[in-house]
Amino acid sequence: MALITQSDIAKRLNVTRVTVSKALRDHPDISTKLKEKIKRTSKELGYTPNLIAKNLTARKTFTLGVVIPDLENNFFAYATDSIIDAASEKGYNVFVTVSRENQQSEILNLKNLIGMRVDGLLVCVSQHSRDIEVFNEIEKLNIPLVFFDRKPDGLNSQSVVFADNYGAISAIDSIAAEGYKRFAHFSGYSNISIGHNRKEGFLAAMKKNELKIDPEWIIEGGYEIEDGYNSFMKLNQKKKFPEIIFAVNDRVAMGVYKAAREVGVKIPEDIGVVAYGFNETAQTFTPTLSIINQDPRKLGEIAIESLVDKIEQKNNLLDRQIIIKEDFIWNNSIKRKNKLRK
Amino acid sequence: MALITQSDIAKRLNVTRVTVSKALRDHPDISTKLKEKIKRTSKELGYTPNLIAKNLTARKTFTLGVVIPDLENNFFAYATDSIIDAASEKGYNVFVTVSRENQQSEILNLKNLIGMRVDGLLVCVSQHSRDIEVFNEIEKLNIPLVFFDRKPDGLNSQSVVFADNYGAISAIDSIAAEGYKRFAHFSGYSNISIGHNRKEGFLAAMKKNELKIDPEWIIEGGYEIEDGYNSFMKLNQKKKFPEIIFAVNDRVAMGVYKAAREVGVKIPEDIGVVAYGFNETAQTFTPTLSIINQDPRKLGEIAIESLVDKIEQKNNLLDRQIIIKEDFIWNNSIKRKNKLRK
DNA sequence: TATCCTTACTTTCTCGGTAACTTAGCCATA
DNA sequence: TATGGCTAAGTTACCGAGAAAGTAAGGATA
Repeated sequence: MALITQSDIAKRLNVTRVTVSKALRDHPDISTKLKEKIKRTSKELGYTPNLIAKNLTARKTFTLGVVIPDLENNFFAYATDSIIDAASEKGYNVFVTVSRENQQSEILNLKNLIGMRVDGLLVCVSQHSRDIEVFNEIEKLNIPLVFFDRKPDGLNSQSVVFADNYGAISAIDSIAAEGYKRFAHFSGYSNISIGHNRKEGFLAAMKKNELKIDPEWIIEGGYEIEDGYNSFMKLNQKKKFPEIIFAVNDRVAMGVYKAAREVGVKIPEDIGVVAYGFNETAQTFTPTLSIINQDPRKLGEIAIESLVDKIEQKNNLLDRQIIIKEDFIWNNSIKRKNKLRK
Repeated sequence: MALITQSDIAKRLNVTRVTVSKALRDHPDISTKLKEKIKRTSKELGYTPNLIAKNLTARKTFTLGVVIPDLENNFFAYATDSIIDAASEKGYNVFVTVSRENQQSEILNLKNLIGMRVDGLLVCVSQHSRDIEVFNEIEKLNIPLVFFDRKPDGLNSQSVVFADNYGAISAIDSIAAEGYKRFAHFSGYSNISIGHNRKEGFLAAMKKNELKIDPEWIIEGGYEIEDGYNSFMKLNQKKKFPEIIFAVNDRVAMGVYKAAREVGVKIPEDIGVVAYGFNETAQTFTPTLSIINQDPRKLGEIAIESLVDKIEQKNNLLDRQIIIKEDFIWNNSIKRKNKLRK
């Protein structure tokens, strides 16, 4: 697998390699006649420029590194898709790596990407990442980095995240307006911004609506289907039962659906469910899941835009923290009380 | 963003660059004392080796290029995840590109990946790809290429696909054994191997079980949710109704579920559904979808193994066509008649 | 004591491209 | 006729690493 190089073409035509390079770049140094000849043979021989060598001198690879916690999570699959899309539109290739929600492999991926001299990094930290040492090092090396969706505490780096508290308020306002009062919250871990932001959002929204918060109904778990399942089973053993479960994401909601089906609790008749999620997935739930809408495609696009801006220094050196506002979408997992009155 | 190089370290310690290179590689030429000193300063300065430069001389990038039709498709998201995983286990990085089921962008991606001098290509051709010219060119350039899941007709390149006909037989054997006789088939397009293989499998399995095939019940559509939805609506307008719908994939099945719910047809009471799919997704259906199980993780792993074998010439130069057998998994979308008898 | 072998480095070459300087030949002008 | 400018090249250096070959000093061996 030895591909054709400029030297091969040069040898064939008895000119120097640099002449070939110039001809292919349409440099005025070379006569039109020779240019044509060189271009013709380069096509004949099937020459494809070695972008790696090109980038060696240019000190730019037009390559971005992305660290995703888990591609099996639909949300990240959609986000990754739009990241690749947006990047290629701006002329960048993307190395996708997966940390599998594991800090060790996250660090390994980052080192590797830096070794490949990516022009910038787009990172969604893993759930359990507490150590921010790597990111400090990366900052010291002056490598453009943007966090998306999640970011570690204690860092003011450039980031693109959702306005979780705003979304929680928007959702609970709407639901409370229909007369619901008793809310449970299945939360994630508090050390990741996503976990405590959503919890804070929930608490703030409850307070704003002057609703009582029952500590027994705030159950801290993880972000996976089984966490939702387990949390529901825990809730089901308590004496009091809420009207609405407010879940940290749609996978947890999926676990709630599963557990509820098993124990014969009906959604939305016996209990309502709302979660952070996005509509493509929400529509596949039966009944369709009410969500605080986080559009992964929008997230990916804005994240790439932010990163490329930083790389190309379009922003004024200040790390921008972009916050995307979320809307509440009322689907079929919560009964509309007002409807009945009509 | 100018990262530390070996020369920087060398200058600092008043030795030559090559001494640094050797020290970092633990070459016996260098004394233990100097090695330690070099390693210490290299850490202090935050040196990260430039893998691109390394690979320039080695003429090997330890990078693979992958072309995926659509990451928003769960199946491909899972497959991609396992591809990245398996590759990194073998020491390879992965460039993921998405063709969005579009041949033009597929070709663009391939050219770009070749430009980046990937050591090999893993390709799942887009649905409508008919032109195999690119792949002939790639073969001429001697770049290792493996097709996975789908492969274009008219090429005998190395590939890893599922044994669709075997899976169809296994499924229809089981279902027919319970007394079902009237099957419909919602098929994909016939020009892609996946489309006609599955149709052929269906027809062969029907024949084997001596079941009558009603041409009205074979509806050719696409591979998306709305295609399943439309096909069901078409079927619903016909006078006769089948007992089982055999769908080309789980997204089409999802469309069937949606349409059935809308018109009040109950699954599995009024109609049974079986589709090609994989269990993680099938379990999220209500009722859980009976599937001819295609494990995307297994596919990804085997595809990477096959590609790396080809790159490292472990196989004997012969293009191997690997076919993965599929099992039928009976979930809740088809009523078990025997169960009732018990 | 001449030769050989280690040890510990240094020099040079290569990969495939780009950029900045030459150079050779030709014509026009002062 | 010397000088200047233009065209169409060629030459050299550089990017950041690794590989191979070269070398100087010192000790062991014949």
